[in-house]
Amino acid sequence: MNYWLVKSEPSVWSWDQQVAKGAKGEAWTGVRNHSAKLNMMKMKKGDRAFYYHSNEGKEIVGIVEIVKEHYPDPTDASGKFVCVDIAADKPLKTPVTLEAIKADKKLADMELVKLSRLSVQSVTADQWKYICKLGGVS
DNA sequence: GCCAACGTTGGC
DNA sequence: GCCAACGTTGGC
Repeated sequence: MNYWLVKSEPSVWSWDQQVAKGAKGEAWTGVRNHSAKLNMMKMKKGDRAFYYHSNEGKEIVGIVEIVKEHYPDPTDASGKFVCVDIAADKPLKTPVTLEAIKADKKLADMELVKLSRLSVQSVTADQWKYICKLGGVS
């Protein structure tokens, strides 16, 4: 099992909208960055990802599950990029803010801090467990 | 194939 | 709204 983090601006696609899609999930399209693409291509069905709200909130609000592995992004006319389907799993009881992540020595070297512009990132198992603990989920 | 210019992202 | 970081584009 690998762990990931995906980012979205709530004004474009929010956690609430993701939850409304239920267990079937929704295509995570519109990624136009090759590092993010490479990460998506490594995702396996059943992998989990944190759902991060950028700009507004700046916090990890929930956990999603990869329900369909990468396939060509239907919104990309060039055919170069891919998307995956993700479904909301559960919200964090306590959102974990960027501020808290930066302030915590255990999390200060996360890609979220170092590569703030990358929209699909990998998360280590240690980071995953620790953030789950902070967020009040098991 | 280098690199300057430009556009975008996202924290502040 | 500003600006740093960084990816992309295009002239040479």
